[in-house]
Amino acid sequence: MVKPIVMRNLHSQVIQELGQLIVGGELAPGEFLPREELLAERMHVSRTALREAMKVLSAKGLIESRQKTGTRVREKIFWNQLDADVLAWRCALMPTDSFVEKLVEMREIIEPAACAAAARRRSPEQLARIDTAYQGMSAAENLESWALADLAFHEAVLHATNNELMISLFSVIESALGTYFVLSARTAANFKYSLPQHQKVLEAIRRRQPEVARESMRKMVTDSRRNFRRQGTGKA
Amino acid sequence: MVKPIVMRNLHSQVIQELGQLIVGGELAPGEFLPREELLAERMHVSRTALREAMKVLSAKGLIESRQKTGTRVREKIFWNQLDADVLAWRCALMPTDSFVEKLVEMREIIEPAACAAAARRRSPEQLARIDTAYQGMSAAENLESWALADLAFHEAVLHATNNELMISLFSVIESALGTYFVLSARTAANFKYSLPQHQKVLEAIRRRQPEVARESMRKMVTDSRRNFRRQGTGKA
DNA sequence: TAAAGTGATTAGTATTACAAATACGTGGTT
DNA sequence: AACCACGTATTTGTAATACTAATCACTTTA
Repeated sequence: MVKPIVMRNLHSQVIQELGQLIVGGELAPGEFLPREELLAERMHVSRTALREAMKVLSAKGLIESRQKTGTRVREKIFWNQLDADVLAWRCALMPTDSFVEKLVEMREIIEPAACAAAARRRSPEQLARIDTAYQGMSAAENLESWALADLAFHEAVLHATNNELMISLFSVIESALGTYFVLSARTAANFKYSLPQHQKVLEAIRRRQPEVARESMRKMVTDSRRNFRRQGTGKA
Repeated sequence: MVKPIVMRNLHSQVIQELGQLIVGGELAPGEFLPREELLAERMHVSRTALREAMKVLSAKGLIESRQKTGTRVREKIFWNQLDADVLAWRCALMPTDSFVEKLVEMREIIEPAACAAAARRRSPEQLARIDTAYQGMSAAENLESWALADLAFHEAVLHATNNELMISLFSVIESALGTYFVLSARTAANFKYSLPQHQKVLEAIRRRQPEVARESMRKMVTDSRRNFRRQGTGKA
């Protein structure tokens, strides 16, 4: 979906490859990777490039290396689940119903609260940015441009909270919306379905009405939950 | 405070050093780092080790490298604010009032919601783990052991949500509680002040009463907000 | 004036060699 | 036979070096 990730250099390719193998489950937790020299050869990169990639995966909590023992995949508990890459890999490789459910639950918690905070503290510029995004949604003539404007809207709301911790949670919202665009039943036909709901949110933030903003956003997310195709992937 | 971070290897030391310099503000956003060869020499490590560290910092969104141009510190907007290291560095180096405020705001959003979810879905084992932590708090005879049990309690609650995204937010809670133990007015004298509040939360989760659990936790966090020493650091 | 080329600088990649940690087996001791 | 000490092999950690690729800034040229 939204994947403008450019492969600038070699080790980021290696990061992607190994990361997807792990998050996708082909390399299960507890399992050992081949030793660096061998793995490097198999992936047609130098040990240097491979190691730079492994350090990053290690920082994401996916793997753990020790001398003599080797490198093994860590238990899921230790994974940096909020990391943008990890989220993207999970959504791309295993958008199971239960995971989608968890993403929606996060939205239901974060977004209404963020909305209320935005209604209290937004600056005129931040409001303008939300408004611009809304205009973009209103003017959208296809799913592609709608999706972009929709993401921009929710990101702008988070920014209006003036809390950078909140803003960093956008990766979660992004993943949730991304899978929604893929799995939702409404996408094809009337993708502008939720425009009025967004307007209510915008107006509440404009008028500085925290509780109205919270409730509007709550309804929107709850509503979107219902619109997931029930067939899903069939997987648990 | 809670910093059992072992310096196993060289590049993790380099990560710490550079990370602290950046998050602490000594290396401002936009500023360039010395070129790799030079920086490596200054830090008394090989370029190899330095680069492995830089890739990790790059993954945390702190820096950005480009050929010919060099490596520069990125704007704070791009920082991975939810990363455990970044949070730890911020708390240790710049626990300004405004940042503490943001941490508390996150707690107020996350923890009551997590509590409600835990009350709905906790397994007997998960409940037992919360109970154990509570017993630890009850039995604590000094601030040190209290702090440990307190952290365990809140972590156990997050685990009981059965939502790994929620669990990953523990790094935020941990940072908030950590700075609380340092800055709170109550720490020295009666550090067990909040024990009854924790009991209410525990009982609500035991009895599977989501709304009671949510409200109890909400009160607890709101209450803790009041107990921060008002002098703080004086900084904005 | 603008376009094309050229050189210098810096990160990216590869290769090699060695250091350090440690699991495992070996051999000796009780 | 059980156990302890010790050496060795294996794997990651670190260093040094050489070269590649991108790109900025300057110069030359149309």
